[in-house]
Amino acid sequence: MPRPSVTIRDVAARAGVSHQTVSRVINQSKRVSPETKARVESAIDALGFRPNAMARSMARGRSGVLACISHNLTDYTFASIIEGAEVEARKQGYFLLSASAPDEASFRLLTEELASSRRSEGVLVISPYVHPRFIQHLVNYPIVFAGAHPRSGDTSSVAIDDRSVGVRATRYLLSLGHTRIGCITGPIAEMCASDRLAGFKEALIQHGVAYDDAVVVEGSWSPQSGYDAMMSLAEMGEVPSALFVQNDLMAIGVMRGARELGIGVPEQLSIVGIDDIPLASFVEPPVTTFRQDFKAIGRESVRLLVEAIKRPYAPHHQRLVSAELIVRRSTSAVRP
Amino acid sequence: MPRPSVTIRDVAARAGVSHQTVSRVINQSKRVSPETKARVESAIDALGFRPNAMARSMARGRSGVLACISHNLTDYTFASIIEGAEVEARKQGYFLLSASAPDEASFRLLTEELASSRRSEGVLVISPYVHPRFIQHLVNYPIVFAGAHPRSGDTSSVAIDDRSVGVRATRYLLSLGHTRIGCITGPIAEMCASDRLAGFKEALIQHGVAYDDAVVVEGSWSPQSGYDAMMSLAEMGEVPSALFVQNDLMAIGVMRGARELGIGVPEQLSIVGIDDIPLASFVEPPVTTFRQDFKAIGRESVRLLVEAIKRPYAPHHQRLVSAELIVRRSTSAVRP
DNA sequence: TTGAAAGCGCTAACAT
DNA sequence: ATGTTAGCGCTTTCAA
Repeated sequence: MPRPSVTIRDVAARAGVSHQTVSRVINQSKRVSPETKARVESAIDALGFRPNAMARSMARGRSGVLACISHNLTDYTFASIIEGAEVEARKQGYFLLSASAPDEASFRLLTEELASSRRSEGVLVISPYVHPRFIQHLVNYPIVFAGAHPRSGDTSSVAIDDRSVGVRATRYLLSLGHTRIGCITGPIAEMCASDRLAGFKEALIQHGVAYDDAVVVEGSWSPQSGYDAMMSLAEMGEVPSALFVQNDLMAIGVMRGARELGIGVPEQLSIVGIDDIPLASFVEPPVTTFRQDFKAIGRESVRLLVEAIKRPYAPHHQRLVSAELIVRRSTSAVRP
Repeated sequence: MPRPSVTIRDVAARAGVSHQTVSRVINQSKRVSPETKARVESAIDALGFRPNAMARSMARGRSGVLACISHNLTDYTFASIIEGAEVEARKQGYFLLSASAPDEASFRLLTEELASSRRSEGVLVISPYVHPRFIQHLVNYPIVFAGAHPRSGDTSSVAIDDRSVGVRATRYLLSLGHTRIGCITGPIAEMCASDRLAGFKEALIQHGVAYDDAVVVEGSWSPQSGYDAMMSLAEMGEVPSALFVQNDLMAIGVMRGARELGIGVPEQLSIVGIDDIPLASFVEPPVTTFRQDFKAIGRESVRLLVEAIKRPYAPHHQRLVSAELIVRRSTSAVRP
């Protein structure tokens, strides 16, 4: 039964000291004599006392909670970032409150609620849609973006260098001898999708290959959208010899489409993805991809957030985490 | 800048009422005259007042937070349950604090901390390892298990009917004419794995087919473990004509193994999985599986938890959520 | 080294 | 319908 909880006063009474001394003991203050401390501690054990976190937060003025807002939890990339964030948060003495906000309205509501109620001391935003107006109502509230860089505005963020990954993926395909290379992007409204596309263009042009709209299709990160993209390329008779697909889920969808169309991967179509999701090496063929270190992104974001909480006026940081090319069998050199 | 936050007393001063009246207004009390209410509300707007959640929790004696502990967030099944839980929690006026506890030690630490600090009003445990000793230290603390039923003890829980799914999966394979049927299980220490296996045996025996250890291999839910299981069956020369694989990830691993061994799926080996993960229909061949309604599990768990918080002495409930067979191309009838 | 007093911002009893 | 008085359980002055 939720019996009347034991407070520091109960402990104090039992130990024959003031409640203040108990407070000192549980806060590891040096200013307590060893004997008193021992006495208090045994009273704590005897009574099964545990400090009430809310009362503490109240008195201290800080909740010890960080919030994390993402579109959803089921996206592997988001979940991985959150997992990394969670571990780091605990290491820093915080709990992570996570909430999902599928759309802009709920995002605003959530941050608003979280911030103004002082329920959390700062918020980590894991959302590809990063528009300044999303946070303009959060003046002077510690906030860090993870997994994507804000389109503008001065905010801290941690993500991979999307443009550079776009460049590297494309160069890799070029190095295999491909010249007709297409791209399946994420929603172009999202920074990371447009950055990856920018890298794609950049690499092509640097290599003297013309960029062609016809082989660029916008998807929505889902396997189905990859499948659809493949089908639409085929319908338009524009199937290239290689595709830079902006995430592994879509890449797997593309491969399913190719299979149905009788297009051999990698014999007739090379595919490179991004993320290195756990199943990337189990599908047929295993997907060549860029591995993102999501845990590191989460970890680093929390570090920045805690830093921002401690030093509200410190400058913001944009951190880039690198990605690693993992070559598997979905790509091959062009045969003459 | 984190300016000294505005309190209900500031609002009261500005509106020319007592702070208590302000409290009444923000708590939607009826006992406030419309004019006063309007005055207070405009003061609230003018000052940008927002109630401090911690102070509220403190005074009310409840935090408005539910905790959710899982092994990890990156497992799609866990994440889906959490997502469902989160939505329902918010609908019920709670925030969800999620934390991961990869092992027993951290699990105990976490629940202990969460419960005794009264930081959360109850906890949702999403963990396959459900052993009574995990929670014996949580006397009279609201707790609900999601995704697995406790091995024993009187606790509330929500999960699919694992035994029954085991029976149905096996019967489906039997109905296709298979008689040599194997099973790749999850870690047998986990209730759901052993329940699914029990259902498997039951169906075989009911159908007059002998249960044979030789074609039962223990995995660990990962695709790699499915792959390994397939390989070990092959090594022992015990490849059956059908396999009941206890989750889709392992099923995909098994299919990769089969491919490398030159075993055709479903021509030579039919495979049925569980979960219906998003990629299940995109791999080759698409996986026949049992779809679990994870969102519903999460939703229902939170309902039970909130109920348990409201009525501490109410009896516990074990809820079963049903699963739906999705037939795809990884299974086929035996050819004579 | 210890204790007494004064809140943290709010809600809940009691008054009026 | 409104105000007054007490706390919630703890930390933080400030004395002693």
